[in-house]
Amino acid sequence: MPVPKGSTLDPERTRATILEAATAVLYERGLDGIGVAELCTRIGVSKETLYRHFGTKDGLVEAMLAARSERVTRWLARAAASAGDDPGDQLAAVFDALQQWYDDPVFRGCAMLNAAAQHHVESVRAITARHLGRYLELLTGIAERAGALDPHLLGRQLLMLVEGATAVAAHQDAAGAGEHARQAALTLLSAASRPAPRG
Amino acid sequence: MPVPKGSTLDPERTRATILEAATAVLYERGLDGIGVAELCTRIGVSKETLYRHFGTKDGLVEAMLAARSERVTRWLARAAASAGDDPGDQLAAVFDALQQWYDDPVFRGCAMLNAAAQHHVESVRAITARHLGRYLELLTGIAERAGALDPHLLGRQLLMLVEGATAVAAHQDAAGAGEHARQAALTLLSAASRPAPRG
DNA sequence: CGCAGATCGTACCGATCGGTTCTATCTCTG
DNA sequence: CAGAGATAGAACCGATCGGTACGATCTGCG
Repeated sequence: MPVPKGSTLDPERTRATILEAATAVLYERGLDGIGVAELCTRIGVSKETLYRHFGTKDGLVEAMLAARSERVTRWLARAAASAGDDPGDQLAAVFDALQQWYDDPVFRGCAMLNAAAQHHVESVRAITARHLGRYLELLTGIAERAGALDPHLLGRQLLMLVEGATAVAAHQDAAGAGEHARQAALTLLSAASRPAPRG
Repeated sequence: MPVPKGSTLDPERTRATILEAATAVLYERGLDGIGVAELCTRIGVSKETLYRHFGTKDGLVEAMLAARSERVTRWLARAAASAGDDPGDQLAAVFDALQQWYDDPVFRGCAMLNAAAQHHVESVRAITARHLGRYLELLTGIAERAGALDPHLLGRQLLMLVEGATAVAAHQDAAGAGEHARQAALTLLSAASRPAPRG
């Protein structure tokens, strides 16, 4: 093999290490809240290595955000799937998983919304939009399986609850935010599957 | 009078002019997305004048955010009050007002959440938390007048819908976000005033 | 008119930024 | 062992940052 695999000199392993460490550091400090020099120190890698793998700081940021979006979406989808076949149970599982995230000491809000607010670059905004699209797809699927009269509308309203709960948990009070949002979500789910109570 | 009033040399007028212009520019470009030099050019004021009035850039940012928070909260409260005495109408008016904001070409999401995501300074985060507290107070008041069984819970869920709708409108699709959130809010309001449909 | 002070425009400062380049070292392969 | 490639570490670069200093200009008051 011309390229060593699994060793400390394996480029792919180095890249993965950088991505993983940068994800945590950039989430804690903010995309522009830490320079490349200090970032490399925290990661434990030289600047030359970082630039060889990602070209620019923006390149690292975009790769990190894309990887994080996919990872988080899979995590939420797995939480929903592990709750069984009932759409209500799946929806509840999503918000229970969110509450566990809110209770994590490192929780600092939705990384994608934070990134879009910090970094006024089109590619970053695109990653955020795609991330919300993934969430919307997951929630709309639950709405469809629940027999909602307008699953796309309900999915969008559930997405608002997810992002709203995350924002409230981050900036106001994390305690119970997931549970409160879950209860609201189940109320919407229940109301969307039967005729509207008033007209 | 030792101090001229209303003229271009009136310090209070100058300060108000800076605050108003900086609010728009910093919202468009981001708190750290524009330097003091360019900011002063856009505002039409010299650096010395800006620093005499606000001390530091952070001082300007904090004064701007605090003023914006109060102004926006009053705007939302007025929209609710002008809808009459019915809590449902008041809640609908809030989301109708939000939809008008979402349709504004300069809309770029909740300025307070953006600020907290960008500027990792404790005072900015405090302003954001206070802002969400003002919203919560407004929404909890509506929930109380509607006779909700748990007005604090409902107020918090409505706050999630407000911030969630703003985030979705900013990063996914602004069309109809306010209306969709309004419908969800009215569903929650209706359900919160009567016994829960299942337990 | 003459003074006080608010403002402008510009030059300037030290610090930090993203990014490049260099040499030395290490690891794996042949 | 020899060579190729990956990495570390530090020096270095131009640009930009927030903030300060200074002289010129303007305005309103006495």
